[in-house]
Amino acid sequence: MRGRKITSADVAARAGVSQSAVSRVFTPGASASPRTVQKVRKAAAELGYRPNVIARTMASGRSRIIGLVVAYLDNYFYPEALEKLSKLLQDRGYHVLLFMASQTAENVDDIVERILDHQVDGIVAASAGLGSELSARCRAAGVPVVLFNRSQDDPSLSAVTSDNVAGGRRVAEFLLAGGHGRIAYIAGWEGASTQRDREFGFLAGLARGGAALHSRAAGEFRLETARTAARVLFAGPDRPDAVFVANDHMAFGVMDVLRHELGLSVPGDVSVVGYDDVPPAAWPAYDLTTVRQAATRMVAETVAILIDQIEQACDEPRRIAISADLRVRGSARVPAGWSR
Amino acid sequence: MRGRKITSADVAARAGVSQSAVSRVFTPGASASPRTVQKVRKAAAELGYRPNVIARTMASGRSRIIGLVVAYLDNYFYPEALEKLSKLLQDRGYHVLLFMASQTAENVDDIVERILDHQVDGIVAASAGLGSELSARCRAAGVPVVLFNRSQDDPSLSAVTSDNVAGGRRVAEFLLAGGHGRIAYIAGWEGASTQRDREFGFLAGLARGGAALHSRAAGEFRLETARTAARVLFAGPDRPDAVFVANDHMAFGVMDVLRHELGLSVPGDVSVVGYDDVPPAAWPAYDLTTVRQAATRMVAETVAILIDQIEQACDEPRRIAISADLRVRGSARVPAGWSR
DNA sequence: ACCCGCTTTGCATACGAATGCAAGGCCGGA
DNA sequence: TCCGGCCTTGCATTCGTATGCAAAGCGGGT
Repeated sequence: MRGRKITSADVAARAGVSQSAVSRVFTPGASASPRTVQKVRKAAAELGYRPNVIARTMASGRSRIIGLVVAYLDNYFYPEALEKLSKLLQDRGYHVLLFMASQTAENVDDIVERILDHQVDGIVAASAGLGSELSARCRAAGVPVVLFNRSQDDPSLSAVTSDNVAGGRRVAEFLLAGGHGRIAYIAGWEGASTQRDREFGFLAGLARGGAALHSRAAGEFRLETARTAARVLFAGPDRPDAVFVANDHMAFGVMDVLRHELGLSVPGDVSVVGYDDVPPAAWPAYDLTTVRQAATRMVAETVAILIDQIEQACDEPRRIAISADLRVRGSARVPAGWSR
Repeated sequence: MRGRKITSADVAARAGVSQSAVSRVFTPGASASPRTVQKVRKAAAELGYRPNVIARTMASGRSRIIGLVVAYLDNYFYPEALEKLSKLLQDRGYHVLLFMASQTAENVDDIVERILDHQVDGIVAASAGLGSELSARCRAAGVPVVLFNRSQDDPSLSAVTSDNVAGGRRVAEFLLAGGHGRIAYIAGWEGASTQRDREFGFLAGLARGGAALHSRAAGEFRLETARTAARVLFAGPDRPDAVFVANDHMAFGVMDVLRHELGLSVPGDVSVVGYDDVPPAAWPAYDLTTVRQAATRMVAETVAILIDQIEQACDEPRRIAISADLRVRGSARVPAGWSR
C-alpha cells in the first residue's frame, strides 16, 4: 500500500494558491511574497511535500547530476578522490551518478553515451579517455567534460592532473642527489598520459643530471604486474639501487617483493619512490617517499571548472596541472641536506 | 551552439509511424511488428536518437537508479564493495547515485530524504542506520531499502551482513587455541551492529573457552583512534599477548604502532587479528590474519534482494548473514594443527 | 486623486516518453 | 464467405514541475 504521492498541486490546493506559486517558493531566486512563502511552506510541511527532482529536471532541462566514469577503485587514489568529489558536489547541490568502466567489458565511449541518456549536467572521466566523436557529442549536447588525472590532445576537453612531468623530474633529482647509480623505472599503463608524462619528466631529470636509466619494466598500474616487474628487474646480479614506480599502488607491491621475497632492505639496499601519496604511503609499514598528488586540490579544480561551465556557460575548456611536491619519507635514502 | 535534441517524435516522423510506436520499439516487451521495429531502428540510427531516461522515468515511474549512502571510503572494504555493487547493478540496467554521509555534517535521514527526491527505485545504506520514521517513508513510497554491512531491529528493513557473531567467536577460538592468555579487544564504533555483534561473539567464544578479556579500548573504526587505543592498551607492564581489532582498517594502524612505535614483534610478542579481509590484509607487509567478509557475496545478495523487491514486488524484507571464515595468515601465532 | 513602475500571481503550456483504450489489420476455422 | 480473436497501431492523456506572458496588486511621488 503506497500512499499517493504529494505533488505541488496538492500543496497549492491546501495553501490556497496556484501550483506555480508553490513551484516558485521552492525555486531559489523566484519571486514570491513573504505571505505566500509562509502559507506554502506551512502547507508543504503539513503534507510532507518534497519536490520531485525528476519532474524538475524534465521541466528545467537541468538535472544537477554529474556523471562519473571510473575504471578501478583498487588504486586508493580514486576512492579518496571520489569521496571528496562527491562531497564537494553535494555542497553545491549536485550529485554523482557512478559508472564503472569495467576495463574488460565495455569501452568508455559506450558508457559516456549511457551517461548522456541521463541528461547529466556534466561528466567527469577519471583515468579514462574519450573518443573524439564522443567528445563532440558531449559538446553538441552542451555537456561539459572534465578529464580527471588524465589528459589528452582534444582541445575541447578540460583536464585536471598533477604536474606529472615536474613530479617525475623531481624524483630523478632526488635520487641522483642521493647518490644512486643504478636507477630503474617501473612504468604504468602505457596508454595513460600520466604514465608518459611521469616517465618523460623522470628521464629528462636523469639526463639533466648526466645519468641514464639502468633498467625499466612495465607495471601497467596493476599490483600483480608490478610485482612481476620487480622480480624481473631485481633478478640479475647487477640489480638497481633505486627504483621509481609510476604510482604508489604498484610501489607497495614492489616493496613487498623486495623485502619479503628477495630479502632486500628498503632503503638500505634499494630506494623506492612512488607517485600519488595515497593514505597507505604514510603508514609506517611502507613509509613511502612519493610525489604528492593533492587529491583535494585536483578535485576542487575539477568541480570549479565543471560548475563554471554549467552555470556561467563559460565555454572555454581549461587544462590544469597542480604542482606536485616530493614527500620525503623513509623508503629512499635521503640526500644530505634534504629535509623530510 | 547545442543542436536541438532528437526526440521520439522526430524519429516517428522520419519513420512514418506514431510516437507511441517509437516508444514501443525501445520498450522491451512491448508489441511491435518486425516491419515497424526495422523502420524505427533505421530512423533512430540515422538521427542518432537515444531515449531520454529522465522522461522515461517521469512517464513510467521507474528510474532504474539505486541510491547509495556511504559514510566513508577510507576503510577499503567499501571501495571494493562499491565497485562490485555498481558493476552488478549496471549489468542489470541499474545505476548508482552516490551520497556521502559526511559523518559530521548531516545525518543519514536527511540524506535519505534527498535520495527519495530523486525517485530512486531502491536504496542501499552502507554502514549507516535509518531512523524509523524514515524507513516508514521509504515503505510508503514503495522504495525498498537494504542495509549493507549493518543491521538494525526495524523488521521492515532488509539487511546483508557477514555472520559477525560467528566470526567473532571464531577469532576467540583461534586465539585461545594458540595459547594466548592476555587477550585484548579494540572495538569499533559502538553504535554499529557490526561492532556489537563481533564483540558479542568474541566474548562468548572466550567465555566458552573459560577465558576472559584482558583489556579493551575503543577504536571507533577510525585509524587514528585505533592507534591511540593501541598505545593505551600496550602502555603498562602487563601488556596483552593478543589483540582482536574490530576491523582491518584499524588493525593496520595497530600493527604499525606495535611494530614501529613500541618495537614489538608481531606475531612474536603480540598476535593481531582483524576483520574484513580487505586487500591490504593480504599484502606481505601486514600479512594479517583476519575474518573474511566476502564482499562479492554480500554485494550479490544485496542486489538480489533489491531487484526482487523492485521487480517482483516481493515485499518481504530479508536479512542475510554471510558465513565468515577465518583467514589465517602470519600476524598471529598459529595453533598447532591449524592449516593456513 | 492619478499615474508610473515594480512585484506578485495565475494561466497555460512545455518537457519527452509511456500507456490505457479502441480501432484497424490479419489469420484461421467453420 | 463470414466471424471470432489476436496482434499492431495511433490517439489522447499522464507523469510533476518550471516558466513566459499578461493581468493584477501595491506603493510612492506629485
